[in-house]
Amino acid sequence: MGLDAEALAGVIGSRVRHERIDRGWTLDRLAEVAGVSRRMVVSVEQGTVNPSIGTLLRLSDALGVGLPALVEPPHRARTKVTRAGGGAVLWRGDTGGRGVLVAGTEPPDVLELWDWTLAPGETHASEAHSERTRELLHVHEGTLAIALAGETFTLSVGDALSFVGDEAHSYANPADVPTRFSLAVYEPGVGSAHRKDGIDG
Amino acid sequence: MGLDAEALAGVIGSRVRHERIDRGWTLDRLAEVAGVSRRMVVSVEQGTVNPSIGTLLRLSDALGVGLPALVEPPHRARTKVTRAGGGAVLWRGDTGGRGVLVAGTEPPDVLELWDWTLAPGETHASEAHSERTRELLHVHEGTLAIALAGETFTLSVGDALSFVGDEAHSYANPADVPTRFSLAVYEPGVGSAHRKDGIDG
DNA sequence: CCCATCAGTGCAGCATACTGCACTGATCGT
DNA sequence: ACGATCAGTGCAGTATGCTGCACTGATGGG
Repeated sequence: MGLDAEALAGVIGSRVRHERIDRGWTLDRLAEVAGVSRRMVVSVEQGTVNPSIGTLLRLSDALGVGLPALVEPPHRARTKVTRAGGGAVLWRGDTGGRGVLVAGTEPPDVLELWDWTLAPGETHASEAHSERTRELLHVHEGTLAIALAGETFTLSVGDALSFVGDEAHSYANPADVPTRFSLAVYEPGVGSAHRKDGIDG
Repeated sequence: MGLDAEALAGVIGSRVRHERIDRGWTLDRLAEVAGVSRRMVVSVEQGTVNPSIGTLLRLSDALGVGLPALVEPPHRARTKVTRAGGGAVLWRGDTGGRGVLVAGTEPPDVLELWDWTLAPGETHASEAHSERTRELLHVHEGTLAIALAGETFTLSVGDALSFVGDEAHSYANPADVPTRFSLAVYEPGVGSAHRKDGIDG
């Protein structure tokens, strides 16, 4: 199923080490507080042993971190590569424009990176999101006209815009050459359950 | 800190055993699937050993349950005793009646047990709750008149009533002796966040 | 009854978690 | 240079996790 004991030992080790360093503790200090030999602390941190739960419990107590957090499997896909063309095309214009989601995090806190292309004359309308939604965009090619809250902003290559996504807005290409821009969207708290992680990085 | 290794071993053991029994597995079967000796399975289930994470990992894999779930500390306050007089008096009548919350669970699924006393002639009105709310009551002393949805039910000692709490209702004591009854209220899904952890602090 | 299956115990032996100590080496501040 | 403090290694001894086996006892079916 998950991972083998050897890999798990490594993960646990890095977490113990991380927590210890965070507190500015020496090996001796952690060993003393936890009531484990210093030699054992080193071995655990290096993942070269298969510690008993008793030992891990003492270490997790000393570090003030829950034992489950120590033994939790590493989060899947902390880094994920989307190759060119591998993004999800979630919008298509009539004349060739596309909105491609090239990268995104999992709920509940969703951060998305889009790659947008608008053919001349194309327009894409977006409805309002939550009031905490933030959107950042950066124009790479062409000209982009953004209608937002009764105003229209016209951006050229290199221009960027930051706005709150809680109002309906639209992107348009008013020129006669294709427009391309990157769009980053941050929408916190979507999804049902919040996974209380707290695992290393 | 949470609990000592000995107690934890016991908790882990009962969980392993529970999962195994749930699946209708014999000791031999779990031992075989997990790749640990049958002797070890018995020892772990009895909490008489301090298993290594390697062993626990194999068991949790075989059972299809996450290792963190196995080592998670028991949820706090699964049972809570409210001594006599220790309940919260959340309603007081003008002539001595009282509504006392003697026990209740935490959100989101709230189950409450009330101890109500109504002096002669007293009335308590309750507004409507959610449509999924259920109320059960049991009369211990006196007479209770419940007005609900246009009807009035009169209950005597020993009588009980079950109803849905999504309409305004009122309790009254129509007699000249005190009335006492127990009231159980179940209201699912109140409260904002569901605390998934039960880590003690 | 006999036989099979299961949970559970006791024990001997092996593998290894864990300890304690001595040691190396790097990095400080004086 | 010097001592102090730190991380990390190697090793021998001890404690114990873990295995395998033999055994008891309970249950259920033919």
